[in-house]
Amino acid sequence: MKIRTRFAPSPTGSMHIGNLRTAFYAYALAKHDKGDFVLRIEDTDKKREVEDGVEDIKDILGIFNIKWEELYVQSERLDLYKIAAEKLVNDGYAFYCECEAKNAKKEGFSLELRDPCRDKKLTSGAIKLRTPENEWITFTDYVLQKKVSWNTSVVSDATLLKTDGFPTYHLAVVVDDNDMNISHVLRGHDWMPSTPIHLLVYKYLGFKVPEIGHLTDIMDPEGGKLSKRKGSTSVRGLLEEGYLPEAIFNFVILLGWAPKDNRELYTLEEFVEFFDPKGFQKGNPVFNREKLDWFNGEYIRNLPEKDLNLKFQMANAKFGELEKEKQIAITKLLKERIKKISDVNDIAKFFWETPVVDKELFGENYKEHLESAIEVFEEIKDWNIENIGTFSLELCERKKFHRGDFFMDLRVAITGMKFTPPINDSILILGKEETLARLSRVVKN
RNA sequence: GGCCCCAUCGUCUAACGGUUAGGACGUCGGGUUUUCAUCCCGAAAAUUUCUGGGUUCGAAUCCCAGUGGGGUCACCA
Repeated sequence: MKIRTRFAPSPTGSMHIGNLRTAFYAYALAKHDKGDFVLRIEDTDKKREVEDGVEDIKDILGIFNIKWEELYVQSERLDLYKIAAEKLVNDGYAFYCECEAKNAKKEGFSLELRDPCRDKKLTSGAIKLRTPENEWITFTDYVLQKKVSWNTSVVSDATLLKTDGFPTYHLAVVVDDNDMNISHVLRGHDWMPSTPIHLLVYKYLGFKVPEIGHLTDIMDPEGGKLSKRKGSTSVRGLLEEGYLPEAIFNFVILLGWAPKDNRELYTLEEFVEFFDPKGFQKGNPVFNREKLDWFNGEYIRNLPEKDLNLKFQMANAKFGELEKEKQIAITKLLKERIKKISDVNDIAKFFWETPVVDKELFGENYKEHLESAIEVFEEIKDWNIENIGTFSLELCERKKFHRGDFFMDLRVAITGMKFTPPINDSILILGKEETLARLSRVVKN
């Protein structure tokens, strides 16, 4: 049978890194077997829905090259859920309830599993599941590869259809996954506790239960589930910070999944090719920024200069205003020494901004170094890298300057920083005039 | 608190019941280099696989308990 998976996000805010990972896994699981991957928008909570939420989801999937065969929107399928819910009532597996909706509990936890309207035989209101007493319900988790069981006595009379006519997740997933012929359900671990509800609904509706697997949660280094509070975990945020989609993808698929040979580098296509559900981890992984940085560096260095140049242009307007040749030259210098695209803002700033030079950074003989440099540079007729190099070296030789000290003073005077791209290449790009101007400015102050 | 899941270097992880428990990131040291970075080489790092029992000739691998971590208990998903 053909594998069909789905990614079922809610348009309730910016997409989280964990959600994206679920999409990658579901996509790879299907595509590895030439199956279908479908996108389903779960917009059944109108209160929490955000504007452009759906567009944002599609946009992000597009950035990561994830394509779907079919698209469904739950709010357009309300009849289906209503029919299913009413069927459950008619068959005695669900009941109407007119109680006031419970708010999300602020503190503590509710102990009432059974709803007071259970046996009132009402004919309108919300529809809730008539959970049976003391039955064992079991399924084999596709990710965990083990049986998990519950006694229905600890399962609540969950709401299936809300009074506004919208289904809750519990009803909608079951109806949709069945209707859309989903063969494998991959979802967050937080869904595990409500799985018995779904299992009951499957059973009462007479549907075949698909493979269901619960993925690990990505943890925060500080402890607890990764949250927006602690650092940037939204996909947008990471993208804006200067992480490449390829790096984010590669990093995130390896949090919670690993191949037998521990290979580290994967493109989307390669991940699909080598994907094996046996590689799913059971323990929660920790989000490790250093490793993401490493992946990003790898992908930045592998990027064609033309593409990297474009990324810099998008990241920094000032950079984009530079002459084309200068942009390319700077790109080459930056390529090997940045971790994030946004690093261009700091490390290359001196190219379009005269730096504020802190004299503390200079060595003892900096005045002599810089004054000599001005003299020598003025003599250079053809401002090219060979001349800059030989004239400088010759100067150090002649005046017995310590090379490292001389170049460091030059570096600080030109850039205002101690860690910079190669200084000769930098002043070549800056030009003779600007270089001289910066040097004399420092010497005069 | 009830229920459910999980447990190998700091982190991500590999290891037919039989390995000196392997790799990657990070860290440290060295080489290249006019800084930083890249690149190359090397090392430390798991008090031997959370603890305690058991099964077995033999356990990181199987079983049980404890401890620890995580999730969840809404007309939210």
